[in-house]
Amino acid sequence: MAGQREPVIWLRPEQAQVGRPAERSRAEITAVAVELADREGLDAVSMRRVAAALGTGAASLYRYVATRDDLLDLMTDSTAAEYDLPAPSGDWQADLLRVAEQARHIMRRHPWLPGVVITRPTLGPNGADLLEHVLDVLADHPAQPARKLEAFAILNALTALFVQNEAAADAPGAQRQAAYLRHVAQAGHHPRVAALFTTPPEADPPTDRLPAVLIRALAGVLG
Amino acid sequence: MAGQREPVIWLRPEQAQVGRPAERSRAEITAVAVELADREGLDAVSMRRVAAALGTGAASLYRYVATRDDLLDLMTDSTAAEYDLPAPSGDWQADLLRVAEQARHIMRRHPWLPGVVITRPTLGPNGADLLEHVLDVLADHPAQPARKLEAFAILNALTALFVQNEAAADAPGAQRQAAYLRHVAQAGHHPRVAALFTTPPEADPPTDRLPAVLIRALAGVLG
DNA sequence: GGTGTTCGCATACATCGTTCGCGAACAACG
DNA sequence: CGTTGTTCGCGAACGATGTATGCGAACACC
Repeated sequence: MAGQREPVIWLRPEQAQVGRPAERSRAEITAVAVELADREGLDAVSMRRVAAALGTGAASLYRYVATRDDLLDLMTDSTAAEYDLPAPSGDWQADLLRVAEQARHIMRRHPWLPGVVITRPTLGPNGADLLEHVLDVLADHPAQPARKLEAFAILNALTALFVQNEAAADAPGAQRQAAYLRHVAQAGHHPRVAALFTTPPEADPPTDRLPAVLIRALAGVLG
Repeated sequence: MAGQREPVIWLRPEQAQVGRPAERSRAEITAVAVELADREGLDAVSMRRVAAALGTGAASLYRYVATRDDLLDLMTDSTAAEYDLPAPSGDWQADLLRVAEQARHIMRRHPWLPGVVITRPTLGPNGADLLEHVLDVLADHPAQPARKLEAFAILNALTALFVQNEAAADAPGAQRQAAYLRHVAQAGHHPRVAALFTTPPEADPPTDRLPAVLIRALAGVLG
């Protein structure tokens, strides 16, 4: 784990201007890695597996990418290209909700994305376009620029948390957790936890809380 | 990645009631792992390193823990024992802010915690106490029980995000990101991003946005 | 056709989580 | 006190990981 003196991958030239030309491109490698992650999860994205999917050797990837984290950065930014960014309408809350709704769809399409967005947020070219759009939407808002940056971060992170939660609810690990909570409830202490299980099942369908939470949280950052 | 049919670690007996008694305890192992993570980061918590710190062999750990993830669960829950949980005051917003403030301190003490809380939230015995306290604070609130569970999750996750962000700001990776953003700004497109750099430095010290964001977000979930 | 440079990649290294198998240690029982 | 049943500690091994090294082959340019 040395001090990583190299700049971000998007500041490094993709192709050397002399010598033997490369047989593949960053975009091609990124696409293969994203498809692999979509299909088998982030852990399946190992240098060897990605290389195999490309039909090359593992060490070859290091001609395109300095490290595996670079590859993850490329993958993350490539998903930011899936946004549709229309001109601001004048209602910044509505516009940001549109962005969040798209983020949710994109993250559902790429189940590995929420985890990456939360643990190592990254801005590449496409992410910069997205940030530009959000700043444009907030152009007339009186908040300080630093607050707007925080708002952008919260918009992404909160959406990722919500998508991750809804995915975890159907995962097999949820039953194990619920089983333990039931055990805690039956032990006698924790009456409030026990009440969670004796409460009658709610009639109304669970409503989507993302818009309400997001708008309020953004209001909290922007002051 | 088999179907993990075993129950959560806290439902498995720590000591067998027959045969040779164990030389160590889960608590002892957890303490060593936490100390190691505090000092050298989560990646340093490998089975071999933890075992070495205990003065045993790596394979021995599997008598106490079925998998490394189990060890992480033990570590997470052990930090939940650091909360001080006084009786509810009647003002649930103030009480939850007290909880969040403690969470922030605990997470600053254990820099690896935010990442774990966000990516694999876990409830053990101490976490159950914390949940009980939060439910107690919200006892008179009319929201549905499921919403209160979401509120608990958001309280933890949002606090973790904030701590993680303030830690990332001083990390070496921040300069690399800033350098790229500066590059994007100078490229000409992205005028709003460019404005971030031409804006005069703000005089007022950056204020803590956690309380405002958290209270509003909680209001959003609880309806 | 050299020449300079990069590319592809086989190989190797250190480390990881985890499994296997077995001798030793202990509790309970006679 | 010996026997028995069971668990414990752990050396060794397996498969996988990310990455470094070194070199022959491929290309652009003069």
